[in-house]
Amino acid sequence: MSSGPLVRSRQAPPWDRVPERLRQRGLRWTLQRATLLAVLEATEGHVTGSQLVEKCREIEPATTPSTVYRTLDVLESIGIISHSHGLDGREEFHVRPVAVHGHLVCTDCGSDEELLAAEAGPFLQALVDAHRFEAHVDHLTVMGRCRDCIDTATGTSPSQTRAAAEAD
Amino acid sequence: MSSGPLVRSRQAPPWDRVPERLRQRGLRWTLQRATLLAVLEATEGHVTGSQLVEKCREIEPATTPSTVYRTLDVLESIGIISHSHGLDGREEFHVRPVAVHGHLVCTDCGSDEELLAAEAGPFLQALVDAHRFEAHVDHLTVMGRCRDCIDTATGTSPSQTRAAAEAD
DNA sequence: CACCCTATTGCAACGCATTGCATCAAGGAC
DNA sequence: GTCCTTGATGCAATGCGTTGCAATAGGGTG
Repeated sequence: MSSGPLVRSRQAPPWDRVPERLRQRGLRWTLQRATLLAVLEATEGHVTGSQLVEKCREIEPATTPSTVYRTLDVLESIGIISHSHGLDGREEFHVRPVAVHGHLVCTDCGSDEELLAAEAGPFLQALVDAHRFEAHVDHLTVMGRCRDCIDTATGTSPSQTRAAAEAD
Repeated sequence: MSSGPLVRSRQAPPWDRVPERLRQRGLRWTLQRATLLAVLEATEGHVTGSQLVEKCREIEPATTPSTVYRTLDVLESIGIISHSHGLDGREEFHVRPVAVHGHLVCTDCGSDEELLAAEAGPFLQALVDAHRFEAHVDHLTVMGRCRDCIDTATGTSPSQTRAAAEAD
């Protein structure tokens, strides 16, 4: 689809050197972390914490939720993964972020479209100018209504046209 | 503070006619709802569900969490309140939305600055153009780092410069 | 190779929010 | 005022995620 020189310049976080990267920071490489990393490597796109716990349990039944959640935090802190929040506010982890991106989540159908950092560029710059606020693009989730639901809603159900209620 | 002809044109949701507005839709006016509404009327800014439950209990100890959460959904559906998600993804309810706004939440200190709809206008229009995605501004939360934390971090602690990790 | 420091784990308890279900009551009809 | 329909409530159970704490083990050091 897109063809511009986008943000994907620096690619490939070294998935294979994770143990070293952890040790470099005084952190440790354990069986539980290897398990989670194996699961992550086999994962595409977005996953919730509980989904990861479940997947880990498939290959290592002794997996404990707290360990998984804590390890996710660690992996995020060293840049292996990132997360944003889904429709219900629950954390969704992004694996293999090919390009830094945000999300367009539809409040009607729950669909999730990616928003490339470049598209948000001017807006983010405006935030810096007006508020001196540096946004984390990969944590950006915009709620709204996707094209399909717009089309469907046209002439069908009024659906939730949030906050547009006055009519009295 | 601000002085432009912003979005505040249509103000004042009829707080006093809530019972009627509910009945108009076949919904009911109950003691519990009156309690919650009283709490909301005394509330400024943002609150979480649990905070509201607690406040309700202060004036009506018999208050049940499930009732409060369900009532919040109802009030949101008729446009009395709206919600977005805080730093931890938890719902935060907005009372008396003077102007439609989003949020700039600092991942370092948790501060929450308001983002006026007008500021996001061009960006939201771009989303419509490029994705045909209609965003709900009042549900928009941008995570990032606020001015204070930027200043503090300069020369202090590296803090979490998310995703900027490469260095090897 | 033994030792030590401390990061990590597992468990249990907790907090917030949601949901199913039987019961209750708002409020319109007569 | 009484009856009836159906929305609302309360309770108990469930799910996700977090946290405190004691025990374990990674892995660098001598």
